[in-house]
Amino acid sequence: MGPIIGMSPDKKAESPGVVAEERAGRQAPWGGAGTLPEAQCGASSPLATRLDQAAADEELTNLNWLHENLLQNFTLGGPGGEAAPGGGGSPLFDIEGEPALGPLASASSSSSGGAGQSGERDSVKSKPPFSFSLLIYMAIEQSPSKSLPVKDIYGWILEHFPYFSSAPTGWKNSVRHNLSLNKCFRKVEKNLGKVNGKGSLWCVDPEYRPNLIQALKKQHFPTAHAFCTPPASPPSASSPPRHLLLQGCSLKESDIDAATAMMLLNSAPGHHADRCGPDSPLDLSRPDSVLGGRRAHRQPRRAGSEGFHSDEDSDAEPDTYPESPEQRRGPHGRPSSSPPPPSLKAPANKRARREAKAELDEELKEAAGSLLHLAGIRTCLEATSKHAARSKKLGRK
DNA sequence: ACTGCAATAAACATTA
DNA sequence: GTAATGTTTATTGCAG
Repeated sequence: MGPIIGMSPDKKAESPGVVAEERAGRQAPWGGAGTLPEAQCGASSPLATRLDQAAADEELTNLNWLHENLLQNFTLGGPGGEAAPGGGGSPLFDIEGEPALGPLASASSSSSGGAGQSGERDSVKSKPPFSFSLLIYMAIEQSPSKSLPVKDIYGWILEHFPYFSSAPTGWKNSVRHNLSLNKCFRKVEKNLGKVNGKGSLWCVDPEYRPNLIQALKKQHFPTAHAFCTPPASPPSASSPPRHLLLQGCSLKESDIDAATAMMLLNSAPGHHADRCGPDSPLDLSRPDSVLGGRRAHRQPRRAGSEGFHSDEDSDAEPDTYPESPEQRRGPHGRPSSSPPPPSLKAPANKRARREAKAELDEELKEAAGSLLHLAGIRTCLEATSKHAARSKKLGRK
């Protein structure tokens, strides 16, 4: 993964509110006040109280937000379910189950004191810690039908990352660019998913979903890992907020894995059936439901540009697709090196089906295990947040 | 220094 | 004709 937040300095200048703040070391206060770690844990966590405001300002970094975002999602019990059609409804809920507009929205609309109001304002202007690919991925994944038109993707991003509302319109271009260029996203035939309007629906290519998940993990895990191993060196801008250590309930890799596990669950065949069922506009298992030609005749993209690469990735490059473009994007064009999601590959025989099922079971087991683990965390968070609320009440009296 | 990746800009084509 | 959408190319900066 390359730079995630990285924008060229000169380009950054075009992005309102980002440059000066980030350059000056004023870390993007993801979630700022009112966000999970601070608002819900900060008041109660001894660790958090140990953090002075300056440190908090400095350490309220992307991961902070990520942590919140993911946990909120999982608290919900799975993305998509509650989301209004078109990604309109926020799938993000705070840990208490209260609906929240999203990390930034909650930050900007929070009334729970915490950091200064200016900090909250800044948070709105801070660039999301996710690449466009991941933003798109999240938007799509959190849509009920697991497919969104570009417009709705814009909407989702705008809703959850108000930064973009004030950002130059170039980000939309970037979104489209990503959709178009990133192998992870597939265009769905319009008449299947969209009755009218311009443009197509976009969905996540199941083949690359693991890659995206992995990317999502990779993108924040390195810092998340630091939760467990506090840096020996003085806290830097990239060092994790220590207040994320939630009363002995620190975020560990397994926790982040739990986060991705949730997504994995959503990508499980059950979900596939759900999402591509009768009420779903798209059926990814049908090659003809996806417009796949576009990337095939596209020349080898710049080495892996825009794509998430796992080992299987290279195998999936166009070069390895001798078939027609349509077939290339179809589920059957999957590289043999990495077994496809069972739901997407028509089993050649019973054995293949069995193997696929076993693999799926394994995956589900892992996901379930991670979720169980997550449940413990959630309990911890709830306890923490309730304690915080109590403290707050008492403090007011 | 090199390479890969992501972000961004821009031009162009297509479509509603 | 216009705006939205989709595709493609080029450039830049950062990180490994």
